[in-house]
Amino acid sequence: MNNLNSNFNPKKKISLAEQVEQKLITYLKNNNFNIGDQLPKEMELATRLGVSRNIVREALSRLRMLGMVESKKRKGMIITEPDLLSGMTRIMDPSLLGQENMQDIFELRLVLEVGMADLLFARKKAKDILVLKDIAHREANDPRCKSSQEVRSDYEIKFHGMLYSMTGNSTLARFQKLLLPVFNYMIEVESTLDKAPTRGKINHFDLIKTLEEGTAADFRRNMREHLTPHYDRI
Amino acid sequence: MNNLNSNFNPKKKISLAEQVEQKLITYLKNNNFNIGDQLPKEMELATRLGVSRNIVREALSRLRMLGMVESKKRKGMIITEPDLLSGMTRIMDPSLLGQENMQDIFELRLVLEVGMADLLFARKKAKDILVLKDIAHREANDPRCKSSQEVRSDYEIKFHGMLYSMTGNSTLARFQKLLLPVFNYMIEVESTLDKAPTRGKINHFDLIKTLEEGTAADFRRNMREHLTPHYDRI
DNA sequence: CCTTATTATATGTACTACATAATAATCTAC
DNA sequence: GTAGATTATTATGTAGTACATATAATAAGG
Repeated sequence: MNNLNSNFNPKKKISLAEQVEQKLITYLKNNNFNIGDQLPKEMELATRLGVSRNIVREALSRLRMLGMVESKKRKGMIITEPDLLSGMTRIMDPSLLGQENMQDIFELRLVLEVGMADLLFARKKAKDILVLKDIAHREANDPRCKSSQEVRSDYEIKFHGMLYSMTGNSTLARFQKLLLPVFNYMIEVESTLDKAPTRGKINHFDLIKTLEEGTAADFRRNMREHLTPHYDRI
Repeated sequence: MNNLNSNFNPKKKISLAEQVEQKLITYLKNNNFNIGDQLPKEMELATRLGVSRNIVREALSRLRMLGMVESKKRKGMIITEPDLLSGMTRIMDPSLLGQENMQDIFELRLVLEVGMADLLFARKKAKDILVLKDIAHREANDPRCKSSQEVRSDYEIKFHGMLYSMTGNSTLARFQKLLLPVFNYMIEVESTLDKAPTRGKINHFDLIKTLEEGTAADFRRNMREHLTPHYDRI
């Protein structure tokens, strides 16, 4: 025959469970269901797809992990809104990721903090700024900051985490919580190499002042300056 | 007794498969393995965890989906580096996500594009800029841009996608590819509401010029200006 | 009519059996 | 004795059955 129908067939020997997973997702995408809609029973899916219930359950287990479906005994399964970060939540750990991914994450955090200025200015509240001030003051008066990198990191997390939650974008805020462990891990590795703590010219008080009196563009510039020690790593 | 040991026990009735999944992930995290290390056989895991092989396989199926393990017949399973975006890849679709998540994604894209200036300037190559110019010129000379929102979107995707890949951050580039369908969906919905295409004052040629002759700070400002029509939506 | 058993149903878990692929061991041919 | 073919072994992949468990629906009882 010599017909080339199998044009470089990559044929990753995709497992049945994975095929069924894809089919189910496609099924959900193409029939634009609503949240709460009922899904067919496991056995019905199995027979309709021509596979065993085991396979269907493996696929459904994946969908459950992504938050796409929920299942209750006797009631069956319903469609739910997937969780954007459910996958990342599980794997975001320095001991699981390689150097390249960690570097990407490191950079991603820098990108986010500089880029989120407009969200911040659109949604900042007076009481949020009070919280920021409280954090910055406690940091400034905490003598342990002189000696402990960990204490410094802790305030850093609190301060920047507050900024994220001030954006009003809950995905962004959760995202940051995920990125931080990796980010801090890299900072620690870094701090064991060169001993210089290398603070930027702009500190937390300057950032707060910019939030109060400046513009989004000012904030971007100052945040960029604040992060300069980290930017040296890219 | 009245002991409060069950302090608000949320007891989400977590399934065995999910428990095993968590145990396996913890196992992987705490024993800092290397990529390629062998994992115990399914049956061994099953007996050691006191569950059936089915359950172990459900959990492993999840790990496979996250890219944490790979399995080959007869050889068993090895540890692999997880894919940061494997979860998102499956669910990033307007028909699966709710309004709030979509808005978060919409904003996230704006944050990224404004924030990535420094990466761009650190890694831009002359030939990349040529590609950008080519895209911009083709866009400018394409008469279909006058009439079709889809054609305009297409050039927009090409141009901005090129920017992402110029950052040298492959996670960021992949991320953008995921965000775009949702982003464009929201643009389309928007364009059916108010007919004004509302172009920003800064166009693609301006951005290219900034890349060539300006600074990262200039680029941030101009990109922000370029995206102004979208920023009105936040 | 309301409350309480009973029953039916769909998911959750366990177990067995066999298919499949890939390695290891064995055997045959020269 | 070694190359190459054949067979055995092993761990994952798939199928199927059985039963446990929770819960919605129904029936029984007052």
